[in-house]
Amino acid sequence: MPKPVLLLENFLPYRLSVLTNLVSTAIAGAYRERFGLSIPEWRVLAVLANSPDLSAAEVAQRTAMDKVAVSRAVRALLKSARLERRMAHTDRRRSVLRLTAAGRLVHAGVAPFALAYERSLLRPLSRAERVALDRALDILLGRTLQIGPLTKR
Amino acid sequence: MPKPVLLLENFLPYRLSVLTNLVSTAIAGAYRERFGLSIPEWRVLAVLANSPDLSAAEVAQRTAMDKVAVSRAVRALLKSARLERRMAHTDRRRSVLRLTAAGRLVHAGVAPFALAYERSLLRPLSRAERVALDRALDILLGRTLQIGPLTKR
DNA sequence: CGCTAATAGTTACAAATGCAACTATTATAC
DNA sequence: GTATAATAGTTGCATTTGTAACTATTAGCG
Repeated sequence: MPKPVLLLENFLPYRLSVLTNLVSTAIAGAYRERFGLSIPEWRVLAVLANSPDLSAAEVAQRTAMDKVAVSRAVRALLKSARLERRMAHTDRRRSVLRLTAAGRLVHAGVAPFALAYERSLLRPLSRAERVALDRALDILLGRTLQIGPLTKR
Repeated sequence: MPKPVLLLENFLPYRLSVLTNLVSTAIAGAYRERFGLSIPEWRVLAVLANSPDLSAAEVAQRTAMDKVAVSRAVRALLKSARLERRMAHTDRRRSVLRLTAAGRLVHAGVAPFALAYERSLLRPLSRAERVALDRALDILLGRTLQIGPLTKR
């Protein structure tokens, strides 16, 4: 039984981090340069494109962002007139967010681009490999939520 | 032929980002709390434990960090006396980094912990699924390097 | 040699991120 | 109904991170 040795390049958290950084910086540069969008803004836009009239808290839940990040992204999107905000008449704390025509236009521009990047990324993987990857990511996602923060234990 | 629709929760870059964030914050909390180490410091430590006497630039290459991040991590590790630095006599620009006894001790403490976390993370995956994941990550890593930054194109 | 370019590493500053405290509003309990 | 607690969202501040400029040293080339 081989004693497990820690080599950084084989360490899953490290590999995930490197891959994610590469992917994120590539995408972030393209979004910013071509559409003037940060990644948090893009996430908010993407969710509201499919599900209009969410509150900020609901957006946070669906994007895995915290409420502060959503608040800042929303402010930026309001400023650039890609988003409009009303207040819920039944509960004046809760906001109701919705894309403007300009926002839908930007989304219509970004979405194909994002999908093309994803396709390009996945090109060297076979169909079976993609399915396996998807499945592994699903499981790992669930597992991290199950394990939770390691602090305070 | 179905028109491809963009759903954030199926979008690979998004899923990678969420997973990596969860894993990284869990680990970072534990490292900081138990060993007083940041993730960049931990990476430097991990590389130098297996390969002593690297220069900062070589550490940067092997950890996928940029040289500024390495510089800062090295400074912190020097301050906590977990690292010692000499200058190469043949080239007085290049540093020669090596763990101190204290540094090796910390590494000996963190490494099993890191491996245990990884094992715990991977527990719900079968042997075959782990192999498939490894392989997919390898391919994606190579692919991102091939695609490169999307800016300036 | 002596000048220019390249490399190693640090520093300074700006932008992004995270966390805690705060305001405003609504829900709950008595 | 009033007091307390909970919720939605924002703001301020500290930490982290990234980028570019800078110093010091060595290499390349006439």
